[in-house]
Amino acid sequence: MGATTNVERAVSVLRRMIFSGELPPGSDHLESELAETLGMSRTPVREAALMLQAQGLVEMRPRRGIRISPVSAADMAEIYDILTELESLAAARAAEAEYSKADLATLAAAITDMDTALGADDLRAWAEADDRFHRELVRLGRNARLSMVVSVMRDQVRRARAMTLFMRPKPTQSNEDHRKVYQAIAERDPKTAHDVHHAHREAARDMLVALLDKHQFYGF
Amino acid sequence: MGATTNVERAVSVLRRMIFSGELPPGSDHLESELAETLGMSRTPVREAALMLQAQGLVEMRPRRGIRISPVSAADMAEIYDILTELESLAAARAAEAEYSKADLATLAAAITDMDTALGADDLRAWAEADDRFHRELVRLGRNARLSMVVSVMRDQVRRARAMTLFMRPKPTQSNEDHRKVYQAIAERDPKTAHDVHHAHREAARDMLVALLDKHQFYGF
DNA sequence: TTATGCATTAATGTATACACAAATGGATAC
DNA sequence: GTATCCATTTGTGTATACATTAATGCATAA
Repeated sequence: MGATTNVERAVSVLRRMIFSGELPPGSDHLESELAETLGMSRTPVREAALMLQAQGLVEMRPRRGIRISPVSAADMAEIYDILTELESLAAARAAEAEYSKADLATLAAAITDMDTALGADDLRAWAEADDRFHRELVRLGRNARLSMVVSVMRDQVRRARAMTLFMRPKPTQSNEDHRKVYQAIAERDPKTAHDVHHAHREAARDMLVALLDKHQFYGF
Repeated sequence: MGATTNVERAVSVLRRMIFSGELPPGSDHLESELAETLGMSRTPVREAALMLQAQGLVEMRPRRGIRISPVSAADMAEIYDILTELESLAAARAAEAEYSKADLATLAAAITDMDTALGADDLRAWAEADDRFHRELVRLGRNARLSMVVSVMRDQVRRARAMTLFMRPKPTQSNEDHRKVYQAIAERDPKTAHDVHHAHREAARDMLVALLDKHQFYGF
């Protein structure tokens, strides 16, 4: 397989370990420890950590090691606020872009898959399709920087969702919203696309923040 | 001056060189060249470059050196779209936060300074105060991540503005908008704060993009 | 017991060395 | 003249070594 460097490998392995919880939020790790774990020297580990730091996944603090960023309810509120604005903008832009039905196939598929998953009570599959929907929505907005910012924020959300997914009410309203957004984009109605998605995200934020607050998930 | 590391120095010197144009957009620079220029080894230069890359100021391409990111009109459109949404959100949040007149002193001062600068025909002073206004506005919105994203985007705008500042119409409408935003925040009217600022930024975007397009400033 | 200072420990920041791979240029074949 | 191949050059990716400096713990004094 391809010419993948140690830095790339470090980034992807560390990401996996962070998302899986193997490196728990709030925990500290020396560069040399991680280097040994990953089977490489400190140099690529440092560079990887620098990248992950830029994405808010870790914090490098001199002499105290690399800390896996905690995710508090307050953090989630910040993040959802940003996601709400940027995704809604993407939805509006997508509606302006005059996409054909074919262009929107991926988006439609994601919605169908969410329905199916919901019917089968498969929350993991639902979450995966939900991710897919939002990723595609942003892509259709055609703003590379926006996509990047959103993807960084979504990474953080994913960490919190790992825990809350099974505690929250079934996301049935959610799918109705997705459908409306899809329709607005297909009908080239930017304002509706924007407003529906905006409300959708605000509701999601309130639900998640309440959940995190209630269960005091500080740091995890 | 204290315990500043070489990496920090590299970041700040490179930033200065990028903003001043000493390292022109689109130019390539080997790690070893920059290391020599900065009087340090490649290691801290690499780490600095990695950070600047995360902020979109440079791109590291194996064997082709560190490229100073070009700034095209299309890039500016993307960036302004993001700024428009996020700053408007910050304005709304600031209006919700119930700040006292004292809390808003910095914001008010920035507006006054812009007026003064405009009267004296000092566009550099105007740009500085304008920056200050927007930075303070975002700070009042109390969203650390949003502040960070906005500041990264504003860095890019600053690069483009260096060239366009003296070509564009005098920003008189601009100040009127700022005053309205200030008032809306003081009067705790989130919707007005949001909408006025939103319109303000959209107008700025259209003006800037048109200018860049007209003068074909691709890469600078 | 609590606080202060000092010696020790240990993690980081940085320099350096080197292997590998990609780009370059020149020579050869067509 | 153009294309192909090979040797050379050169930049990067990574390992390693080491000095610096912050944290730690212990001893001593109040």
